Amino acid sequence: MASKPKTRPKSNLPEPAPTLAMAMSEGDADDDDFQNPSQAISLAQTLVLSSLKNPTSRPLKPSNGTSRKKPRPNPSTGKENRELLPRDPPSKPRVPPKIGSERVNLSTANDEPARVPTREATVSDECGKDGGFKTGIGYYAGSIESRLMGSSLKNGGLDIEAGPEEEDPGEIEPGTQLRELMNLCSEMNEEEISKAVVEDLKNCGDGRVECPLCGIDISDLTEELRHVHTNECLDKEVPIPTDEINPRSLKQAVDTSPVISFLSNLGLSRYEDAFMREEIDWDTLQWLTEEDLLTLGIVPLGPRKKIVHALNDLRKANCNTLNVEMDVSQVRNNGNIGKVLPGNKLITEFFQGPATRNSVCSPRNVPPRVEGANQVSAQKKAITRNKANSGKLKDIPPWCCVPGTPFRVDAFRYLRGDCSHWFLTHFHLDHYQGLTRSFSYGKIYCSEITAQLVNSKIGVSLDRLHVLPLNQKIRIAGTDVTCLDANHCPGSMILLFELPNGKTVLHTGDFRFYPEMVSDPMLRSCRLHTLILDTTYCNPQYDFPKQEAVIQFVIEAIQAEAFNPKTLFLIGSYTIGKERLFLEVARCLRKKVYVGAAKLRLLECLGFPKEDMQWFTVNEMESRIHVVPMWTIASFKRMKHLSNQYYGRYNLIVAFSPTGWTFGKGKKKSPCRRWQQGTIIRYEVPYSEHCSFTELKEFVRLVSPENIIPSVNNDGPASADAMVALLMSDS
DNA sequence: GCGATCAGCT
DNA sequence: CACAGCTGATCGC
Repeated sequence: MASKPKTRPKSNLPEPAPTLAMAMSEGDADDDDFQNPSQAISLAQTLVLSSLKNPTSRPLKPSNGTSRKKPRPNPSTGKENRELLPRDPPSKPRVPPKIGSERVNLSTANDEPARVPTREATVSDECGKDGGFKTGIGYYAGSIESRLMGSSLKNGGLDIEAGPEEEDPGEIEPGTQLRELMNLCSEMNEEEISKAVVEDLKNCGDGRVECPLCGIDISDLTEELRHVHTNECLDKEVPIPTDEINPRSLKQAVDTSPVISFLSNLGLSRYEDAFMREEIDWDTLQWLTEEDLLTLGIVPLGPRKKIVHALNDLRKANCNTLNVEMDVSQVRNNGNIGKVLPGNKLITEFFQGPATRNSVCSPRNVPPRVEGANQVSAQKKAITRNKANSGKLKDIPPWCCVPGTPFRVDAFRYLRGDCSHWFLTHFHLDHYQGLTRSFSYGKIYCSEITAQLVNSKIGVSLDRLHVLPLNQKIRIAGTDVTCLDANHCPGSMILLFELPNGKTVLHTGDFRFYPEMVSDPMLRSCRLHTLILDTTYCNPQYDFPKQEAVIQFVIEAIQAEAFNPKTLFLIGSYTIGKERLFLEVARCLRKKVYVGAAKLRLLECLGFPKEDMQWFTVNEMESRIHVVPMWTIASFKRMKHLSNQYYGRYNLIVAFSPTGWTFGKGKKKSPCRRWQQGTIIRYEVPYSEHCSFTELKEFVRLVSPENIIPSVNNDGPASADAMVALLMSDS
């Protein structure tokens, strides 16, 4: 903040070209409406600059012309995730992030549905006068003020354990046990099992011997009679009444012996204790997800993957044997001890989840009555949809995964049952695509604003949505997750994952760098192993100005044209995104902007304070600055159509299309393009909600990752390597 | 008929 | 190119 620009920041933006409007003007300057051009410009400068001088605002820097060079030739070599050595190792040793010390355990709160407050409850009346985007339900990334507020919240994280217990039992998919039972059967005969069971329970510590099935004391019986007793228990078809179970052996009533065999076969007996401690029986074993394994303490990747792989095989095997009638005695004798399975039922009837799921694996094997019944779950439907025509699930790209965790990020196009923790960085179609109201794969983690949009626009139940606050450490399935402001669109977040093994993964989602990031303690302190980076503009030609400079340009351009009362101004926007631009225009010009009823409803979801909402109107007569969808402005034909609708009222349209692509390949180096067809003018202004190339480099330098995974324009190792090379280059 | 997906378009 | 997302055709339930 030391150097405040005294004059308009030196951006690459040209002066607006108002001459056409002047020539066409039929009226005089309307002082009541807008100032004359020169006054207008100076007012805009004053307003914007005063905003810049505000201690809370970000400093503007002249854009760096040196980086606008031709892109380097594509190196086209190497692997997808390139190993990187930081160019400049941090001058001081990085401090490992504090974990746990300041956390408050809120594990009980975890079961509660996400609270997405109503509008009435969310709008804060205590917002700042200078119109930051602070809201009652979070704070908008673009808000300068919000960042201050955010930084004050950076202490005292929360700890929410999101373990397997939060799984909705209805959506868990146990595999059927048949194949595995057969395998076990072939390895151990009944006698061995019975023997093993008795051996297993001989040592109660106090010399007593208890039946592992019913828990009663069988110390007095001979070894042979103990066998007889346990076999009788095995053969019983009714569950043991609970009042007959010795409380001491409650854990033993959960049969873990097949699980132990399972682990033993994998050479992973050392994890037996963890499974027994958590009472993982055969059913539960097959429902386990990778994050459950992490929760169990199976942190090393090798063993975890072994188990995951074995479980997948198990499920596949089950899939192929679904239509075989179940031999109930096999079930009882081989691992489902104590479970009541009437002999004339199909195993599929006991596992509604897998029956439907497996039917997808092999539809022709599914008994028609299962498929035809109303048991067909939403999950099956989703999987069916998710399958490509070839019948294969689409491969999950690396930027949708968090390495070392089973989490998925913006991966709703790749839905499958092996994950129950899905993160959504923000509410843009290309990130939530695939998410439907019938989503049933576990929890969705997102910001409050995003949760509200997902609920209201897609219809996903609030129970499925888990709101993550900004700048607070939350423990999810053994991994600490911290969300940071992404400065992209309202509700957008950057996700920082701190794994139990000490490694750290940062997923930026879509983001735009802001100077406060440099001092963010989380970003500064973490030792970043993998950076999953928004590489939308990962090319030196994308060297667009700061948002403030573009906002200033738009304000000046509007004021320069505004002396003609028959000029209609259009500002393009996405479903969400670009709000900052038209809100600042309204605030600086002290003119309402027309947004349309649907857009206003959406803006209401974003939790703007009243002070900001007052600048929006749904009465189109009340304003000649209209916010319209981007594609309206993208087409002169559409704008012509619009102009016909306003025939007589407006004789000139000046439209602003805010997009970073103005700097795209093959385009002239002009930072702002001006198009004109008759009485319609379109400015393509470089207002971007993604990082410029310069900012990308700065960010990478800041976090010094060991690996980078580009999340955009990543068509494979060659393109990924090329982007990484550009980011690491010195030019 | 409805919801979801996909191609085509800007 | 395609930011992000609309429209219309098609498919499956």
